[in-house]
Amino acid sequence: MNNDDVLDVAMAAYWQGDPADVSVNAITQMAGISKPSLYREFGSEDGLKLAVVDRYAEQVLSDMFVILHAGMGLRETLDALIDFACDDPRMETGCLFNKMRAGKHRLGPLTRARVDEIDAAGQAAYAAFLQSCRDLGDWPGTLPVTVGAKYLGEQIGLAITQRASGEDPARIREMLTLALTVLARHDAYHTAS
Amino acid sequence: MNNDDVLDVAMAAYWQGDPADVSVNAITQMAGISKPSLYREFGSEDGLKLAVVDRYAEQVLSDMFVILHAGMGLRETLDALIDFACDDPRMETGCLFNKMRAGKHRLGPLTRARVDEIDAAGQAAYAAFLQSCRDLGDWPGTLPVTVGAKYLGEQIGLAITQRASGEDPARIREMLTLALTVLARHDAYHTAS
DNA sequence: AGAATAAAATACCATTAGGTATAAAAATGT
DNA sequence: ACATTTTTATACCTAATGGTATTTTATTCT
Repeated sequence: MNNDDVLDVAMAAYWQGDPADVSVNAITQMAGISKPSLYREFGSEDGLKLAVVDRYAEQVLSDMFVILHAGMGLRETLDALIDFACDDPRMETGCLFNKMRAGKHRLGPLTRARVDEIDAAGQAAYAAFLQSCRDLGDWPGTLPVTVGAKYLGEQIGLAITQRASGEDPARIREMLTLALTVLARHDAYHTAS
Repeated sequence: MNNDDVLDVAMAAYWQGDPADVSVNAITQMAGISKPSLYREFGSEDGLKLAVVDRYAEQVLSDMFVILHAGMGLRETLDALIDFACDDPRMETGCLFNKMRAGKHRLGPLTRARVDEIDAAGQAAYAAFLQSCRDLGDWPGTLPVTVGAKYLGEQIGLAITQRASGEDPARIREMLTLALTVLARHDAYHTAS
């Protein structure tokens, strides 16, 4: 049971439930290691969560950055984001990063700072994508890029949160599609089959 | 310090922070009463939270029901809801009901059941409103009423949540207006001044 | 006024949290 | 093979939680 295995166990536990509801005792038990071992490796609960959120960012959130930097057009990119939010099986229990951000006040200082960093990076990635769309004439209108970026991020986060609460996936897709219609008007409203 | 005063103190405390982060000890201290007094009145923490959410529903959520049943047209009603979500000073620290629903797994069985009831009632109110708009020809399109109702509720909840996290109020209004544009297209996009 | 009863406040209980000291075990160097 | 060092596991600590037993205070009835 090496270090990364422990991180995988912790990440899965935090991800499935709520990061604030999983104790270090529970994690040591699930990972089959002793509490002092965990504290020697990660220093504190805060250190463990920091390592977990970093791992999550590089393993999961990176996929979203890939979509945003793939150089696709606005519509294609939005569709890819919709697919990710609505269909990726990893998001069935919600997004760990969103959960952490939603319960930010319960995090230690290290993890909270990192969450803010990642949040800013995500915001910047959305904004850069929209800016490039506008530059290429692919995104008409006068909506400020920063507002569009925030809106996009919030809508995707909302959809993933709804998946975690057991909402009907077809309806989630309808609502997210509807919300993003305002960024790139689709031909017609069509229900997901 | 009578019963309703205690409820007011508890409601304010739960509302300002997070219902899961305020202990009964803290509430007794704030209310200036003894713990046994509180337990004699409300039975348990669950009982207290149940009484609080009931009080919140009748004091605050009722305002939203009033808006929905005022018999205004679609656009006017949406504007009133936007104003409520973005400007009502009581929503500056978020919506207590939304906070409870978001942290439902941390509630006791009584409170959780009531939260579900209120949620269903809200959903029904949104749906009834949209249905009447459609019947009157005020809401064209083929979007199912239930989807529209859910969408409307989620967008308003999202806006209020953002107020609690200190987001720029002008931007929140822009985003909520943008999201609701899809239900009743406004003439043009205009920034809130 | 004095006895009986209702109310309140203090003190307490069991459990769990994050975190650590200490004892046992294993691995390593010679 | 033995001594040393490092790792592991058990046991413990302090603080805080929801909830309650007990004692003290206030009130009411006669």
